[in-house]
Amino acid sequence: MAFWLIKSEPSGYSWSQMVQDHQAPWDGVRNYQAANNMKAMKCGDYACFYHSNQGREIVGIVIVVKEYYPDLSDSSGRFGMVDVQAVKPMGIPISLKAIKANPALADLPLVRQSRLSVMPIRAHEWRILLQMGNTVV
DNA sequence: GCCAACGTTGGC
DNA sequence: GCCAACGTTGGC
Repeated sequence: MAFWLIKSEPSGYSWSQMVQDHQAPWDGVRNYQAANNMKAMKCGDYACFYHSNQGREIVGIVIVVKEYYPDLSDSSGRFGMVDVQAVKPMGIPISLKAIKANPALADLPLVRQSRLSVMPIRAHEWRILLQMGNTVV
């Protein structure tokens, strides 16, 4: 099982919308590195749902329920997407500030490569994040 | 609102 | 194939 973090601007697609939809295609990614990360996702993998720009915090957990398939909204045909399902909100949202303040999380692409919108998280980092978020999955 | 980082496009 | 110009993302 692998762990991931996916970003969304709440003004575009928020966690509350994710909860309301329960399941949603993660479409609109137009970056090869992010797309390659989605290609590596397997059903049953967990991901943090992060609010970029406004909020700047991890607000919930989702699970991958459909593996990489073509994103029909991409007219070039180059990019795909996965489907994710809402699992639960974080007990305590984890702010970017708190993540940056934790030396154990300094290698997260969220910190190192702020523009990447889909990124892997290592198992030990995942454990730390869930602990910080007072969340059990 | 600004700007750093970085990806993409297109001329050569 | 290089690189300048430009666009986008996202933190601050």
